[in-house]
Amino acid sequence: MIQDARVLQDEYLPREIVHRHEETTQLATALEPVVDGDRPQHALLTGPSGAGKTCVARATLDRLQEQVLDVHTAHVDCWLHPNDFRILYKLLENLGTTYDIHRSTPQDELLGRLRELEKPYLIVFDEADQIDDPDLLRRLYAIPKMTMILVTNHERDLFNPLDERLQSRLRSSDSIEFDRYTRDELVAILSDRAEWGLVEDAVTTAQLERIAEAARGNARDAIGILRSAARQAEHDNSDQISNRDIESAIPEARAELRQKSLDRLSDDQLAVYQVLREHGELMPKEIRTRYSDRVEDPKTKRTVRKYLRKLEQYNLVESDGQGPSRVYRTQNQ
DNA sequence: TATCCACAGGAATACGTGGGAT
DNA sequence: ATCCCACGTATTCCTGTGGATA
Repeated sequence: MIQDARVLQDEYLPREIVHRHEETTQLATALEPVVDGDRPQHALLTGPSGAGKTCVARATLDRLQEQVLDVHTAHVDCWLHPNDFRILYKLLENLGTTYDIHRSTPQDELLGRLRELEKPYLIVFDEADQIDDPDLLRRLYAIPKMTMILVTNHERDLFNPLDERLQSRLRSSDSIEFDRYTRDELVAILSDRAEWGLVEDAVTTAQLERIAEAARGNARDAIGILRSAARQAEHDNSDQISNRDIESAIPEARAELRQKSLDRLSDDQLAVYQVLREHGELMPKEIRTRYSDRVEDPKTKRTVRKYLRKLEQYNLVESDGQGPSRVYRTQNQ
């Protein structure tokens, strides 16, 4: 069934990104000056998740690096590295100059090293809205050799805390908007993956359409569903994916995503989530009391609020209403 | 319409931790 | 071994908000 599992992984980067030609060209044009040793434009990639932003960014940098030898590139996932030190460390790690860096190294020293760069440094900040302190962006912006490619699905969250000048400068940088994939586009993506990753005729076009439908414009979800269905078929020793495989893969792929988020939570955060999961819709006060009953040594109200905010960011819970009438519930899809 | 209450989230502060330096 | 520093996390304090109530 599965011929090349890599093709079905999230990180897999196809040689050609289907239906993102325009966006790719636009980003490439913004970065192009680096080929002639000039300073490229910063870029801002916005759009819903699974719309191909990260893919386009990575592919463009890869291609650029093939053309120009004298350039550094880096990809920072701000979910994993939300604070200043981790980001700076990651950036220097890429340059191979972290041998003498430790936690007590002052940040100015780290920034100083970046300032001394001789070659251009192109950096993709994935999920840039997750950065704790947006001031870091301002400081990085001031470094001559660095070019930032900011990838985010919530432009507003990213810009709110930034000061005016940086806002306008970033806005005037190349801004590329991504839309959700249409159903047909998703089918095209899926059929490529199926062709490279699976045995011949493992899946029908109608089945791919069903997957595309369920994924609602999100390519990552779509590929996840296909992967899950293929695994099931392989487990059954079948060389064809059945409709049942697909129907069960749809919730399975979502559960898999949710589990990934849950794995990152602390015990207390998980307890808050479970309270909501068991009781459906709750007001903040009820959440807190039920949570307090559940754990040995409950955190304060303020901390629980922070947890709820975090759970919302992970798309595990959602909230409705303002002020005193606010309610929270778990998100089921 | 004025008052009240619960909530949200910013800022300052406290605490525990782990690694470097002495 | 001890001190120190920066970091992550939690707590305390506080202000601004909006819906509910009189």
